Amino acid sequence: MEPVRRQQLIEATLQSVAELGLQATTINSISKKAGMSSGIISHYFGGKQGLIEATVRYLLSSLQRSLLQRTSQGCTPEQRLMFIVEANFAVVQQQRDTTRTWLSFWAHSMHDPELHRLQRVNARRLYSNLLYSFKQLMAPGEAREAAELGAAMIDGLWLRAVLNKADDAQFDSAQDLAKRYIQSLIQQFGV
Amino acid sequence: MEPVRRQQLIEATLQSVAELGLQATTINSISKKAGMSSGIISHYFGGKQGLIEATVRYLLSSLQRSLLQRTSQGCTPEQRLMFIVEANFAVVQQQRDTTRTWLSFWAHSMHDPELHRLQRVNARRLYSNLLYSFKQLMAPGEAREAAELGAAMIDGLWLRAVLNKADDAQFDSAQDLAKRYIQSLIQQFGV
DNA sequence: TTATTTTTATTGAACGGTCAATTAATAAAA
DNA sequence: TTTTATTAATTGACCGTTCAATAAAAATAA
Repeated sequence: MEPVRRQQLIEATLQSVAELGLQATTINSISKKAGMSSGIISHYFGGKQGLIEATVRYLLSSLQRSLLQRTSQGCTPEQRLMFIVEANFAVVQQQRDTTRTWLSFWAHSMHDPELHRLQRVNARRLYSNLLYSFKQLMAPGEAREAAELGAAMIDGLWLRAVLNKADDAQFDSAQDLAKRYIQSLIQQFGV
Repeated sequence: MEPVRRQQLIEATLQSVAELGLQATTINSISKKAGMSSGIISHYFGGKQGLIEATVRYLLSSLQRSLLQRTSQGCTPEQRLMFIVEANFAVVQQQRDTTRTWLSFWAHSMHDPELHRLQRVNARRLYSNLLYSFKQLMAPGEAREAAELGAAMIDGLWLRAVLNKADDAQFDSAQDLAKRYIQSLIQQFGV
């Protein structure tokens, strides 16, 4: 029962934060959405804080998983770079609402050590993923710069799309722009 | 007296949000920092919400002002582009704490119509500022793409620096990277 | 000038509401 | 019966707002 309930509560948290924001998300708004009582949260997660952190960890592993899935059967470095962009834009599949949830969590990470730790993992992971593929296409020094610029461009386009409450079409357009930028990096630095 | 008090309360709000986050910022934490009673906030701003919005408006106008100041005596399009980058990285002078404050506000803007309006103004302004100078250096179509990419790169580098709690040196490094990217856009698209 | 009224600025206690967390009770399963 | 899963009521802390009271300043009248 435990793993089922945990997952249900995490998904209710995602819904609540997407809808109301982290600020207005309470153990009541979550448990109501999950169709359970509020006490269950303390029982399975030790408290609201624990549930929030578990939710972020779930988001992180979802992102990771969706990238691994796309690159499971071998692909070229260029293809892999495109997959990285796609994974980072469609953060959790068919849940565009989740985008604003990430933003809530990252803002909160400025004042929560554990969330900040998770944020660092996430930021470094995007960089490392890009670096790995860029290194197969260019010299190490240039690969590092390409990875840093690429990561910033992906995050920047993503951030501006989220903040402007972009619709699906605008989101796709931002994703295309990111892909074309990665390709221009390959052209610029590639051997 | 009114304008003095309003400014004092706005600055206390900036301090409190930088220190505790928007989530944990209360009427008490603000009024305590300002050395006044809690009732004064409702008196001058109609409530907490009003003070928060006034604080964001103050940040926005500060950013705008610092750019106008730098470009007051004429400069070349390239110089102006560099000033735009500088203004957006040193958002409110000598207050690096303010960076995380912006993040708090933007996250909150997802669930607050007035804050979202202000965010849109801010995002469009960065784009317009860049577009204006790029248009003097390249064809209109390319200038639009350069402005969109440039804005995303600035925001992306800024975001990653803030989230990683970058120190001054790392912040400067991100700013340099942004400048070099803008210059590469000029080279790539420029006539 | 001095005495008085009026206006403005500010306080802090009280109120109603909501929060997260706890706990005792209950239901179901083993 | 014992254990596990879940509820619902309760607790105490804290939130933003309101408001009657007060202090200071300004205006007016003597």
